[in-house]
Amino acid sequence: MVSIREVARMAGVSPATVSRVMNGTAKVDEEKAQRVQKVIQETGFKPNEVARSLYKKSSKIIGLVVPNIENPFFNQMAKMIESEAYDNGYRVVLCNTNDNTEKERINIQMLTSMNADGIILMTSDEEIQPEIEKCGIPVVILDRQITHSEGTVYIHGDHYQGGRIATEHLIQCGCTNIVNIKGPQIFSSGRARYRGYRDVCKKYMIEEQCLECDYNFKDGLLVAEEILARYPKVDGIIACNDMVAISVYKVFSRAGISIPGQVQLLGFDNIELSYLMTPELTTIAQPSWEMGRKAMEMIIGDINYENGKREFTFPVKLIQRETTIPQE
Amino acid sequence: MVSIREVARMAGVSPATVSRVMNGTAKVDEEKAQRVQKVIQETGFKPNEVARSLYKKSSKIIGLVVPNIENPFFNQMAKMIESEAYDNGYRVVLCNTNDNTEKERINIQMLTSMNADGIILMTSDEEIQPEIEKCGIPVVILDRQITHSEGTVYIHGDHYQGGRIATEHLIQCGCTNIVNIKGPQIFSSGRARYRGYRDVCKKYMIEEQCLECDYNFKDGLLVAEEILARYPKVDGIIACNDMVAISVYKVFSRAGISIPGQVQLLGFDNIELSYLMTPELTTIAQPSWEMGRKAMEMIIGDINYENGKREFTFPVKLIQRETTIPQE
DNA sequence: CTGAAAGCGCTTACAG
DNA sequence: CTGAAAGCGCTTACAG
Repeated sequence: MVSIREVARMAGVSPATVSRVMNGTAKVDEEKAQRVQKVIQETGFKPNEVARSLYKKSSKIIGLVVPNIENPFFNQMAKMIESEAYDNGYRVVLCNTNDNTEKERINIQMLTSMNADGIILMTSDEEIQPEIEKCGIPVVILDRQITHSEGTVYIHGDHYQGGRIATEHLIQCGCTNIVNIKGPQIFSSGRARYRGYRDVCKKYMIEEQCLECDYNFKDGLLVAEEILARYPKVDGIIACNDMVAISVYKVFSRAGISIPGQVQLLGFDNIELSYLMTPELTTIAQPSWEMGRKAMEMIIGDINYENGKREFTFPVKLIQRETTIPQE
Repeated sequence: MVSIREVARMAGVSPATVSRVMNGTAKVDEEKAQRVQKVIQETGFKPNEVARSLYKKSSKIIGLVVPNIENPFFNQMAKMIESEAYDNGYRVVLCNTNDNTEKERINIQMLTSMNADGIILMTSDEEIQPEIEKCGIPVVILDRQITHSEGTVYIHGDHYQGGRIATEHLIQCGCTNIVNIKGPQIFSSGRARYRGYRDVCKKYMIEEQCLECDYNFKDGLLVAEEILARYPKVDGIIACNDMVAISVYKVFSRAGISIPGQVQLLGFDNIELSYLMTPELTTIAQPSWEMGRKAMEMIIGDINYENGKREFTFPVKLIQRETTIPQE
């Protein structure tokens, strides 16, 4: 790796001039500029970004922290964010926390100390606020809320409405024995959806029937077995996300219970798979593209625009497919 | 963000001493050390890693470049690698290239210029070798081979044997009209598996029947339709990976063709989903855990150990599940 | 237009 | 044991 000094020496100019040619930050004599360009070409010189960012305090890197890289919902989101970022001249580095709060902290620190220009955080740790404050770079909270969030930007789908819509839909499909597989109640998404379910139950004077489940296949399998054992009369299931819905489908069809014939089923997130499975899964979709876009906008734009608006709630919608059958 | 200078001032010592206390790089008077520790505590001082890495030329960061973050195989791999890295005191940042060779180049440059200690590369660009050479940090090629690879470490599953095993298995299941959905032939994985298929066809004097397909759901759907149209007599399908197998299953079951009743099917990679779908998918597994581990080992250990061995081929194995039925 | 100098925030020989 | 100094590779006021 040649340095700027080498290049300067070879071109017979000062390092400052090389810098100016590279960055176009000032007028440089045409002929000298040519010489510099030529040397850069020949040597394949690439400026050291570490040195550069030490001075500039910017790296054109956005950090994206996700709870679990094996959850397609986050990957979908990541893809959107990435594409937005690239279009704006930023790179994005992905950090997977595996729902480990310790790793989440470490990742935020790493991103901070590598001079990331911003962090988009899908957190697994509601109490992460102090860490965020400390890091001193723009942070956008995505999907899952944190406590003491005043002042931090929060972008999310309307999970509460999601919970309501899901429940109303199953009722409209004629289900009278609905089991709600709650997402982890340590996450705001899980809590809000549960509240939606609960409120609709109240409205129709239906008794609540809940279990809790992590957002992954494995736990979904376990919980599905439990439903079989505890709620033999179930005729409708709200899974906390599509992954869990897929697990439920598997366990139930193994048990000889037909979906949607005997039990109707829906999930959340509208991951690509929900459309690929057979039967196609009914689900509640979030506008992940718009959300990702908004997240980038807030990071790279002025975080204070829109009158300092800090919270952005995006509408969710029902994607009715084959695991539920509305009654006429 | 306080700097080391601040801390030094507050503790009444020099920056050098603070540095020594932080890093334990030299003996420091106990009492002074205490003072420094106290100030670090109080101020929450974290050293600027950019500055540190500018000097040390190491960042304790491993870059992991993946072709497509929506392919569970890569995520599985990433998870393994991450866990290995963490256990060894490294952080990993993930870069998604979306099979875009331009982005791949940019990501490698970014990783280089942020002083990553190594790159694990699952490439989409066979011609990336010059870029690798230029970057001057340890690079391990994973899963997909590049051209002019002498000297670079290459870790991969035995794709050729995978192709053979898959074909032999379908034959053993009684299939006489096997269609091979080749992976992209611009990737070594796709080519090697195809060669395996071809050689087994020759051995049994079977005529080749091939289509080519990208490693994703969407293209899988298209290719499946094409099989329906072009090969009505098909009774066995080798999908280029599990994602494509899932797509094939969907299209065929929509078309009223029973799997494995009328057509037997298998995929590659043994992603978690292959076990979750109904029926469970027969597939060829790679030991992704061991491969990820080896990749990390090569990056952080001496890349020249094991007598300078450069290529590591890992055995694959058939996971027979429900989409194929071996004959007695 | 252009170079010498100072500085980004750390670390580590070098003296003492 | 410890501080002043030099240096990591850039960038940008500052003078000219």
